[in-house]
Amino acid sequence: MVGLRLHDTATRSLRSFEPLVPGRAGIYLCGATVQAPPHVGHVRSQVAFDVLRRWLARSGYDVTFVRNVTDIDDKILRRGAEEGVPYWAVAARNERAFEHAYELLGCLPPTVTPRATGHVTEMVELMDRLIDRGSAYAAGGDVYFDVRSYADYGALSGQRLDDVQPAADTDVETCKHDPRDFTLWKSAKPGEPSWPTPWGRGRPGWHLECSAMARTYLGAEFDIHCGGMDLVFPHHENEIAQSKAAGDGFARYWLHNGWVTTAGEKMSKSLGNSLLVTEVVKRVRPVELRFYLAGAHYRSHQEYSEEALREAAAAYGRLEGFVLRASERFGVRPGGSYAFVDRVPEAFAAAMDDDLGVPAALAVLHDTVREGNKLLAEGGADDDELGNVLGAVVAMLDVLGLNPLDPQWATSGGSDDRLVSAVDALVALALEQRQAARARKDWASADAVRDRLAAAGILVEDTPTGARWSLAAAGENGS
RNA sequence: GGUGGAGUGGCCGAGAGGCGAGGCAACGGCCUGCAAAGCCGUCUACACGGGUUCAAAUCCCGUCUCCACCUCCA
Repeated sequence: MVGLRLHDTATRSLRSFEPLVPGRAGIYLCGATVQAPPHVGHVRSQVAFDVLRRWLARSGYDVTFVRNVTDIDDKILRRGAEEGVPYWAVAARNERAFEHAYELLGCLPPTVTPRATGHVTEMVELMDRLIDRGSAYAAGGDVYFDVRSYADYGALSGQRLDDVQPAADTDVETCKHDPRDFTLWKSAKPGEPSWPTPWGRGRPGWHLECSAMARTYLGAEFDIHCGGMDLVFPHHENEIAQSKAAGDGFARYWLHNGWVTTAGEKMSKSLGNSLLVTEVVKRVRPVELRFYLAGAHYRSHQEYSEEALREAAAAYGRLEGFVLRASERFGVRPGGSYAFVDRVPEAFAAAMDDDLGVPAALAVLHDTVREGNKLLAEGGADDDELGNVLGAVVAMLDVLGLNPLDPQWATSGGSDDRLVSAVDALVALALEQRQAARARKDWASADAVRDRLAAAGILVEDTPTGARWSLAAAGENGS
């Protein structure tokens, strides 16, 4: 067994995952800067690394998963000022929107969700250490990181310091020793929130919070740091500089997901709201959006379109259909408990171990489903055999966070045990009438029953073991 | 200017020197009273031009196109 290999941005190569502490994995995922509600691109990152987390857990690791919230930055302050509300009201509102989107898409809750403003003490400590070591300096109430003091600056992103363009509009009044030095701490401006420090009142710069929070919850050195590709430079580069210059080992593996593009361009926060998660899930079910996002390899760019989304929904329907039909054979309902042997096939594991090769893993999943569908079509299929196939399919879907039997998805359909049994009894009545009509070859009456049920949003399908019903997909019946 | 990435069949989307990924759509067949679902089959693609090789989507050289990032205030 080769074990998990991950593409490490720092070395641009696949590396075997060897945890700092055997059997445990510490992950820091850059969460949102809560300036606005989340769009599809924001949640891709979360879904991708939720799959990483689930795969590590499935592989036997005890995972500590830290996802931060950066709840103060210039945009948040500006937005608060524009709206005439405190910045924290803007941050809290958007944080809730992000949380809601993550939950909607079935991302497991993090072990902890630290906020930047709650970790000023840790940031001050970090700056203290950096100043002691000569890697940072206070000037004019700001605190800056001296990029020249850290020899490996630029290693993550492959930049050579001499090639880095200083900001074209670097403030002429800046107190930076070098225009490429970055700001750890900003001096207080009138009307802005501030915290006391040995260098005067102020507020955090962008990068400092992640270094401080990662250390607080995962230690000076930890396993995996992940986030979007656009964070490689400067955000993660600066985090490394801060933490390593302060003497911390910091992250051992760096994982970055590709972005979602629309019309070939990165989905940005300034686009219209049709791509907000809350809007997209009106067009497809949340689980279908998750399938779409999780389906591409996490490092690839993904070109978003409504057509691609609908295709993903159709593909998921195929997988889901098998799981539902097969589990009915065992009397298992979505959200209910089940006891299939849930082991993933070796080919699936091999694909996932190869830098989370979800596309190859999905091919295995589809092949297994085809096998299962054949068993179902035979009608009298051996239950053990079907149970094994179903168990494998459910296990694979579970790794991807897409198990239709998971209460996560069952409840999002609005199903309720008592309601389901009541409808089931009513539909059974209608189906008996239909069956009677079919028996006397009264096709008009039989079809009328099916049509009326369809009008009510209930789809009837005949199978080798009798008719079954299911709710039509949202939108299919104007429901 | 620097750094990184991408261009694959009608569409999405893997792969990375030979053994046709997978899905969606379409078409044909099987099944069905008719459907639906499912199963079987068909559709053989890798931006362009050279080169290396018995063999190139994959390696090399060149070209084109596109994207991302290059320091708070964006």
